[in-house]
Amino acid sequence: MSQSHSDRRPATISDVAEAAGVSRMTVSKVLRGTGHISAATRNRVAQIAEAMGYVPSLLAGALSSQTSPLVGVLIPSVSDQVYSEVLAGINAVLTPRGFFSLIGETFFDPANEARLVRMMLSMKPAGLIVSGGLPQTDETAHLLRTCCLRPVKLWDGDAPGSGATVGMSHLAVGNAAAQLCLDAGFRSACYIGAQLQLDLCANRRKEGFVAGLDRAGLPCRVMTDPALPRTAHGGQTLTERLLQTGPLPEVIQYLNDDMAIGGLRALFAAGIAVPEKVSVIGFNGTSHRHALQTRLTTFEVPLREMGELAARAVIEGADIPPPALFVPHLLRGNTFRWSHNAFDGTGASS
Amino acid sequence: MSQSHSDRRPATISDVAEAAGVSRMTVSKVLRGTGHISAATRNRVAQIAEAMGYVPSLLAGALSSQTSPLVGVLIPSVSDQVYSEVLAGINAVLTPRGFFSLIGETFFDPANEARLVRMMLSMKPAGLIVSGGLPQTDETAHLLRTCCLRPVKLWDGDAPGSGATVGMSHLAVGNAAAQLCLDAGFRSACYIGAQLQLDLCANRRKEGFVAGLDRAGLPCRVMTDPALPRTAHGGQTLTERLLQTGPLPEVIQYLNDDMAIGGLRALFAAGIAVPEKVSVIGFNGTSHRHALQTRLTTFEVPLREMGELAARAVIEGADIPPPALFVPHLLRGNTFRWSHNAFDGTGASS
DNA sequence: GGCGGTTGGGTTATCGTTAAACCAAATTGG
DNA sequence: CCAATTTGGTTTAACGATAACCCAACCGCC
Repeated sequence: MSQSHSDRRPATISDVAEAAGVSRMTVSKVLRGTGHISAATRNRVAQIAEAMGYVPSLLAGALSSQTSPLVGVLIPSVSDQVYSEVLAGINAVLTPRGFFSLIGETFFDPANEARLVRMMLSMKPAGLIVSGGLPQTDETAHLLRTCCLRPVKLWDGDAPGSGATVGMSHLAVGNAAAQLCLDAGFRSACYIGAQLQLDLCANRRKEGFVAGLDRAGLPCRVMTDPALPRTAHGGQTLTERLLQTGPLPEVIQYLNDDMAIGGLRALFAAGIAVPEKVSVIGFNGTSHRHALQTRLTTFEVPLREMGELAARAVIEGADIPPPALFVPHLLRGNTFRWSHNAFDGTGASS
Repeated sequence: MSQSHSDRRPATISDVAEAAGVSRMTVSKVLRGTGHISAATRNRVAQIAEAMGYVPSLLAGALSSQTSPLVGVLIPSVSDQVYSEVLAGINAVLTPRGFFSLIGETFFDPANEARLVRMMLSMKPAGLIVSGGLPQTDETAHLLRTCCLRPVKLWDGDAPGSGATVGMSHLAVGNAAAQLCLDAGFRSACYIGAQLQLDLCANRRKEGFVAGLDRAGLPCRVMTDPALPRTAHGGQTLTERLLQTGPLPEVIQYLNDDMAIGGLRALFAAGIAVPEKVSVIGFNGTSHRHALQTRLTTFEVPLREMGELAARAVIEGADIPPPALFVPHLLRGNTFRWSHNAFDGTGASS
């Protein structure tokens, strides 16, 4: 005699089947709307399942049908506005289709990333979205190669590699920022950033910026620190350091908006007018959402759209619009909107 | 003859067992470090598993051992700085212990919440963290009651109910804000908020604010809109509406910092000096992180700590420090820090 | 030499579900 | 009136792991 359903343990499909006097398969078919089941049976089973508070175990279902509702998402941090915005876009696509995002925070640490990839693969996800831009462990690379998934690469569009990529060329962003400075007629410049050894994308923006200025014969001072945080505090500290150790440049390019905000604080504290005495450029566009008013020039990135596109790339496979090239788009005086999606063509040939 | 491992399909424990010439159980024991296995076998199996890129399926493992590495987390939105900060705290506790957070965004929609709870329960999570504050569907309540989990309630500390609760009394926050206004000697006040029918916590803060002022005989104008967004834009619109339809109060309390930022924009646009002509109070403290300087008074909430505490409540069960009462703590002129954790005693008696 | 205890594994059943094959009864078609 | 199909299900065998139990060999010790 099988043990009858007790409230101490969630109901299983067997409990429902027994209560309805049918086989487990019938219950399964009713709840998924497949197979040939009479309307009478269908209604009765559905009603009983509902009354028992039965919730099918996707764990067991996924194991049996070899399809998972999970999509692994690797991002640097959820509390960083930039990535949480991307994540919102991802969820907006995944959730309505019954998928779940499984989030891993790398904090720009390759070892951490390796551990998370292993953890995620152990959940046998249907797909993987990996924000590139940090140096990848051999172990990570090996796992990603042998896991029989085509991970969608996010954020880093410079080195497409294999599989779908949703991101932008950070080198081009750096070049665009340099061109902006040249067009404005600046005669001296400075770049301020932190932990560039971890964030390869930010580093590439810096390279593009410096190289772009260099090509026009404009020297660029570089103030970086491998240890300081990429936050307002780090930007403030480095800016103070800049003010103490050299002449004031005409423009300062920061790693991101957060650091630029810190830079503005330091400049205000030192009584230096922005943009009269020095212009300040950030990256991302997140600061504009919280600011009452800003003297910050920045590149706005379509974060949410990127997330949506990446999620669609995961669940729709290769059925994705053709590659689009970069479309920088000037917006409202001191703000750039950076509109871009990029897929390489390799997805369709697999 | 069993099919040998191909690279088109991830390796299973059987593939490893076959390659190592041992039984599946031996592989399982080696990889989990349990049972009595000789060092020689242990090394050989571990090495082969590593070389094959074998990643154990937690899906199968969870089903078999009836323990899940997943913890369901229901929050209004991941792109809202407030909740992504809480989420960061949750992950900080879960990830090092091998757990994953499964995130569901309710967007303050009860029907959405019901759907997400059902989806989450289908993954048979080890625990559930549910941010309260939105009206709960009968279906949601029924599912949460019959799922054999003790959901940890987050954010809403006014109605502890059963199980652990990590949050604060929003009524008390409202009262504290009112007391702040009374202490400052204001003679007129206004509350501005949106979608209070969905966010019960925000509504309770409003009630506390209005009631606190009322007890001292101070009337409070209430400007709300059920449809406007709870963002800077909504705050701006409602503030413009306020300026058009009545006299300027001495203080305006906003639903949150985002709306208050919008309010400040409207006030600046109208040429009204803050805080000389009108004082502005927000809630959450998030704006201070992005601002260069602010004229906004706000209550800072220990979001990250709340998340950590909630996560610990989930995975450690009842082994949690005893209930602590509210400790409002004045900080740096115009900022309050709101420090609190609360557990009711019912967790230990289950 | 028999007895208890440890070491190093292997066997079997099970977790909750689904894919695939199967089957009896009812319905059709010519 | 008999073969062919449809209807409404059931049975069996996975999916990939773990729990619980079993068992042979070896060891020491009276």
